[in-house]
Amino acid sequence: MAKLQKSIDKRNALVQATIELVNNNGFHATPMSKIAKMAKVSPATIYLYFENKQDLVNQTYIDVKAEYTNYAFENYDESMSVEAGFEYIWKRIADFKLKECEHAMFLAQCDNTPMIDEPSRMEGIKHLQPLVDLWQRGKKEGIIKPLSDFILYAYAINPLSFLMINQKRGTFKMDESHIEEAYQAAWDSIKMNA
Amino acid sequence: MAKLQKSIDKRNALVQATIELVNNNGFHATPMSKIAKMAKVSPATIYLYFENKQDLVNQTYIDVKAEYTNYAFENYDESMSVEAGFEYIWKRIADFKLKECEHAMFLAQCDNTPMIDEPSRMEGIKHLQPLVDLWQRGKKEGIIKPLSDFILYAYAINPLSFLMINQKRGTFKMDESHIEEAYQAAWDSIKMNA
DNA sequence: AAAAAAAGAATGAACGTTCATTTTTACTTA
DNA sequence: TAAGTAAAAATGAACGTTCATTCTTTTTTT
Repeated sequence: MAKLQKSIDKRNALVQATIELVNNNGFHATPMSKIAKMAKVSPATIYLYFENKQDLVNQTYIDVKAEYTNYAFENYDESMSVEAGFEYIWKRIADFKLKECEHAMFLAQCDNTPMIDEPSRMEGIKHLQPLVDLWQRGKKEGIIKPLSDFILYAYAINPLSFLMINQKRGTFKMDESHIEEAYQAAWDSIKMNA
Repeated sequence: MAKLQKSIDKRNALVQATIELVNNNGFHATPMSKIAKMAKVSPATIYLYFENKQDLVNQTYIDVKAEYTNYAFENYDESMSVEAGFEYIWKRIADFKLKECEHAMFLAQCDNTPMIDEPSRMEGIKHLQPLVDLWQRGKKEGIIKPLSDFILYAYAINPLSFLMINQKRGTFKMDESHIEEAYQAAWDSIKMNA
């Protein structure tokens, strides 16, 4: 067990170093040697945990995506009303993007780049199902517009990435009232008009 | 003039090759040699037009961003009503993202990445002023919510990038009615409620 | 014929990955 | 428990390759 524990620590350190370096320098400017140095590990050691650089970045992506969705749906209760459920999930996601903004930033970068391979992307998307189910119910009840899940995600969730990036970049400062405003915009964009 | 013409052609070919290769392989996997080959030029020739790789990608970004905003505001008339003006600009942007999706894809990739340096990013953002002015007017007239321009952009415009990327990736097919739905979601998110 | 533009080949640095070796761990036996 | 040992984990140095960039020469333009 001591051995296994140690291994997990190293793997985590490598994943964390990958996130930080890719965030700050981009994938193109983060060599394995730097990742190793930041994780306080020999370059050769990386290859005990990951097949190659592509595998390292794929696994990092999947890890962070899982962390993201776990956070989003923690304590979410499917018996909530559609509106309450949406507000709950939305605010959890907003919370994640602000508190774990390093990780959220990494995801945003991956999502617009051919950095991640298709299978890993598919793997990452799987855990959003509860949100899709909620929307499904909302459409049936006439509370949410009958739109494709992609459009709903584009308007209800994705704008948070843009805001988070600009906050991280320092071009925009997000405070409590901004979050409330953003939530209102998100809900207005997908809710059925009376 | 013949000389200058020839030069511009080569520069354009280099910019276009950069866009295609970065789109398909990512910045980290597009060597200068490939860019040169695709532009049918010697690698050394690139350095007659650009200082280095960073400069090439910066200038490509600025070029495409200018093309984007020129397209968005072509024939836009500031005397339109706020709602009509917004619809006009929004649909021009949607048009651009669908018709020039290679170029839009490139911008989306740049926008979430430390690939572009800060000065070039600032340069690229400048030409959005007419839209900001329109929003300003809309807020004054009580037609558009009194939100930060970042939030307005996040909800009114940015979702198109997400939809475009997924369309390009083949996970989502955008047709005429989807565009109309997306427009409605965009407008609902930023318009004042009666 | 001089100047400008372009080319291909060359260069040194940096990269991802592997190799040979050492260190640590886990287990056996006394 | 202590010594011995085999396996696993980790390492730093090395490898071959690829990259961005430059150098020298050739071609094109004026």
